[in-house]
Amino acid sequence: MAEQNAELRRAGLKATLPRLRILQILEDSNDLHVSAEDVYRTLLEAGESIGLATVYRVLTQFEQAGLVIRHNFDGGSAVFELAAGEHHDHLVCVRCNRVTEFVDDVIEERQRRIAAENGFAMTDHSLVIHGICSDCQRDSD
Amino acid sequence: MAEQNAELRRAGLKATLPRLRILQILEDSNDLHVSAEDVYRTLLEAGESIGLATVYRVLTQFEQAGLVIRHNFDGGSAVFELAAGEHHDHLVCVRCNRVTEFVDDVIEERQRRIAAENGFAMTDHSLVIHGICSDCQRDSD
DNA sequence: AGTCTAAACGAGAAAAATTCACATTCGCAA
DNA sequence: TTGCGAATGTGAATTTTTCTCGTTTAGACT
Repeated sequence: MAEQNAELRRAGLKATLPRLRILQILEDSNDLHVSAEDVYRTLLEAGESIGLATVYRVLTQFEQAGLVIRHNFDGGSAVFELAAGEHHDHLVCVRCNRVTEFVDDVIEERQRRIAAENGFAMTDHSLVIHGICSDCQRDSD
Repeated sequence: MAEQNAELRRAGLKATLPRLRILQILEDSNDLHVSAEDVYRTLLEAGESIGLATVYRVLTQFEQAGLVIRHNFDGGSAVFELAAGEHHDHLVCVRCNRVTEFVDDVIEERQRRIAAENGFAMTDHSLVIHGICSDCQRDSD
């Protein structure tokens, strides 16, 4: 509520109704990864009449403000998650698309070193491990 | 030429003209990462009249046959590269989109371990480090 | 509280990337 | 060389995302 209002202001964004609603949805979807369509559908179901274009606009603004992270896991639609908490990477199940998060300091360190060795000023990185999750392995017996 | 013919046959694909041409283009673009549009444009410039849909179809078949790898670096269009040679990961410049490849055995090993710890049967992984390459850093002075 | 203005919004059109449907053509084995 | 099923080309359709532009709104200043 009031905190979200402040959170937006801190990010340099006017606290408009669409932005507050979308931020709320992202918080409610904590550690799920939602697409613009998902957010839009949730808004519709809640009876809000917020345009899809606004959802895209707001998600992009949130990304630029560092509030959310955008992923392109499979080349389909982009998915978003709150940037809260520390950086992490992802395991994605190729069967059910379930996403699991992990952190590995050794990999983080190697990445920094590799970027440096290649003269890159690293701004970001994304590591996605694709595989079949334990549930789906069991199902396919 | 004849080798490509055999290469397709080995992959279980009929050696049709479009497939031969596209395979050739991929070989010519060695260690560049080309999009379907790039391939299509190259074909047009060479005077071949091959449909864009065919390019997409063929690239997808090549991917399924393990001949090429598809990447979704930035959420824009997908890019493809020949699967020849060993696995590697990528550094992508966020300014000029130049792609540099690297291999790091420590990271590879950690990934295998992480997948195992999470009960995932790893099928694949992709690590992309985004940053500003040395050329672009120099340019922005 | 009332007013103003730039910023933000909604709707629908447009763009970009990719896939689909189907009539035609081609590779290749007999 | 002929025939059949697989592959292709065209153009339309889908999907995802962005753009345009007339209207509305948040927040600063009365």
